[in-house]
Amino acid sequence: MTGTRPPGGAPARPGLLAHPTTPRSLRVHDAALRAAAELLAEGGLPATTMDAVVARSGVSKATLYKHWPSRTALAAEAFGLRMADAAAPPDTGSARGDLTEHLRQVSALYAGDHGLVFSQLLAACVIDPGAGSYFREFFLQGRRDAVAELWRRALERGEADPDIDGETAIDLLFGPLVFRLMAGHLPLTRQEADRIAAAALGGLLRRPPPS
Amino acid sequence: MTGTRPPGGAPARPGLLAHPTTPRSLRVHDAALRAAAELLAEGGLPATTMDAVVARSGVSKATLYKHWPSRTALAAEAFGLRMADAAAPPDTGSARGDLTEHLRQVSALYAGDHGLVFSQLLAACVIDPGAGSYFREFFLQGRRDAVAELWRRALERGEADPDIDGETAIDLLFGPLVFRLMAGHLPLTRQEADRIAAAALGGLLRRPPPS
Amino acid sequence: MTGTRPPGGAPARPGLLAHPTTPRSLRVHDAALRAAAELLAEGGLPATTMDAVVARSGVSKATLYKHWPSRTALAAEAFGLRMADAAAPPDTGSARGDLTEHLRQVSALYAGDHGLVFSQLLAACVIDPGAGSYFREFFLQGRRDAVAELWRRALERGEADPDIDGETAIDLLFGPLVFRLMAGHLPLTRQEADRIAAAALGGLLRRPPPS
Amino acid sequence: MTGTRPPGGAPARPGLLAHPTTPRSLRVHDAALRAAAELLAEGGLPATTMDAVVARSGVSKATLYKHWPSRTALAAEAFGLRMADAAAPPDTGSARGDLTEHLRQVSALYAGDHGLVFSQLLAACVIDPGAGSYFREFFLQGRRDAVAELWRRALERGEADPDIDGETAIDLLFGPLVFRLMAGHLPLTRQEADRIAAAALGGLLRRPPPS
DNA sequence: CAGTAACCGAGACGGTACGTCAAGTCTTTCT
DNA sequence: AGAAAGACTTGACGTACCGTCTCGGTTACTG
Repeated sequence: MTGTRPPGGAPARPGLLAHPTTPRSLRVHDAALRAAAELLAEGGLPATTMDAVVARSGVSKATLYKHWPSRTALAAEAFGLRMADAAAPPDTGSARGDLTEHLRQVSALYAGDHGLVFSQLLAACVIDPGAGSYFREFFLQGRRDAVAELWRRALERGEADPDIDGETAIDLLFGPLVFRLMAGHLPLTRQEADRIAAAALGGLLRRPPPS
Repeated sequence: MTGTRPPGGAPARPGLLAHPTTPRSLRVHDAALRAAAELLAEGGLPATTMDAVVARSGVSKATLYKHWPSRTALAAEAFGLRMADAAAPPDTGSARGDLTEHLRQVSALYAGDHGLVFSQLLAACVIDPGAGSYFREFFLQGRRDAVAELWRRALERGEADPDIDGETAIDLLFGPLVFRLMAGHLPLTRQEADRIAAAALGGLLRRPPPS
Repeated sequence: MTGTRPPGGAPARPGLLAHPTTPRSLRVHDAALRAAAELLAEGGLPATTMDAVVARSGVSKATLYKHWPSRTALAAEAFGLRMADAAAPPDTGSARGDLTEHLRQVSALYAGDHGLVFSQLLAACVIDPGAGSYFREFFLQGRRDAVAELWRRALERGEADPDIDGETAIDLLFGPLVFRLMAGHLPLTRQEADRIAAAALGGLLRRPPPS
Repeated sequence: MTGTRPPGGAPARPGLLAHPTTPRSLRVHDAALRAAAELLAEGGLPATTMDAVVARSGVSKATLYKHWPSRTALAAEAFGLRMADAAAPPDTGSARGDLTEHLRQVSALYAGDHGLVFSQLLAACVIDPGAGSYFREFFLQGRRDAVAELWRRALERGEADPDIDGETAIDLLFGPLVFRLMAGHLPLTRQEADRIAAAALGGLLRRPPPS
């Protein structure tokens, strides 16, 4: 109940504690997240040091470490909350259109400043595995849920191959983007996004009747 | 001049310079790589500190920084050389078989100790972009070349869709694995590898004639 | 009101106030002192943190700070109460014997675990002068009173030099022990205690008639 | 040879190392000591934090910790060097005069700012025993040597009681001052110094012939 | 052969941030 | 109204590793 709560269970918003304990102050929590988000936007992960968050948020270091196990976890949560409403999946009328368009959006997002931060964060979570759960809960999950919704629509429309697992489909579409973002071996242009979408969707969607 | 040479041009093996000036360079270079590879194997990237390489190889820090721009670059090269002959692509007789089997191999490799080091290295290269070129030259390139060869065979056999770029195909197959390795949102089991292979190859290979 | 009362006036045992307002105070006060004393015995001053006292006594931090101005003050009082009946001054029949024996006792006490705590406490009172009065009132005073009694007996017996102030005599005898305890430049063995006693008493007691 | 050298052996001024190693830079060592001494003079031990020394000396924290095991050790050495020539023992012509006068000097010194720092330092060395050796080597030893010289002169003059150990004599004279300085139970005035001197010397010096 | 220039081992150093600790203050809730 | 619970600020601590630098010694071409 107290102390760092590695996410995975309920986020457990404080204020609902059974016993007469001061709830883990929302003020502090939010101030830290806001400061971290600003720093991420301004200078990426390298600029988002704990000391900088302390300085900007007015929250003390000791308190930060009571709320998050590491600076990476804090940054991941802050980034996730900020990104929650970026790249909302489109509705073009067809599954192929939706997925292609969304993949373009995400590719463009990855190619920009947010993509840099995303890659730094993902990298940091590899190095500090304790932060991974924050990254997954506060950032990844939302994104995947959105695409899962697209996939569900595609299934309903009968466009998607029902033999293919939704998770697999998501990874097939976005894995290549992440791979390129991290390894930098190929660019993330719109054209490349289209190629990836075309190739992936060839395997994910039902063949059109060979009329 | 064996100075820091961000790869991309000739690998420029030291010792083969115009004037045979630097015979010691070779010894030093190899000793450092060997030490780094050992440390990577023993404790992953975190254990592969420059000080540890210094201690184990007998090569001085200053010298290390004459050969590589950062510890990540050194580690990437060391890892690449060690991994050069891991997971040799198979020859099963069919493109589908080859690619599926290779994807299984790589998935298994990622799921093990080497995968951990790979992910740490990739992460480090995001954080230290100067090392990325080493990672790509000494590790990634070899892997991709091997798969490219598989792809070429598939084209020759008429199994692969000739409209799809080889690079795209590679990323479509392995991007999902890398994504899962880095983000940890889903496991890298054999079953999952098969699912990914099936879905990806559905889009990459030619439809069998609907006889 | 059992608030912070830097001693120097009446010891003001809580619970004896004009209005019997604070019955719980007594329980709290004693519980804290007991916990502090135990912690001192187990791990010395470093182990006697406020948090540890809180945890062991069940008394809250805020309450502790209503009773004592600092953790050092609390520890000093706890130690003083525990030590009240240690090293009772002897009665050997002669002033020389009494004082020599007592000095031996105190030396032995300083050389042991209690001496370590004593030194830590004295040190802490230097760093936190606000606690000094507690140390003097609850620990030092009792000890000095006991020796003063010895000195009075010595005067009555005609053995002590009446020109010498009692306080001076006490410091002359025990100052060397404290000095060694704190600075650690020389040991606190029985032999050393005897040397100090002999030298000090040479100046403090009357010369025996040079018959 | 390298790393923190707890004093006790030779100070081992660097620059004389067998192997071609950069000597532990004197510049750094001196800069740190100078900064620490200044800080001690300005704000006592509490102001002499490692961070402050870092800021003032330009020496990095890591380096400081290679030269000294703790901030207390550094402060002790700095204080000792600064105090080396304070309160030089006098030469009045008689042992009684010398010792009485010196005790007055030291008492006055203890009663002033230097005394405060001295007491803080001694206290800190109790709490951080690893620093004690620095305190003894760089501060205490010099003082005791000076008094030992006085004692030797007193012996030569036939004024001192040859049965009394020099160390015991020193502790008998100065222990009371240290005791009062640390515990604060009695003041350190000139009059008190004279009383202590008189009582102590009564035991230390030979009785004048009872003419 | 002697000279000289680059190379190398050793490791001290500055810098930056980390995560930790305990003291003491403050707020909220219960009894 | 006092007390428990415990969150919070503050300030410093000691550590880790990076990458730079200087020093003295060695090696191996050059004249």
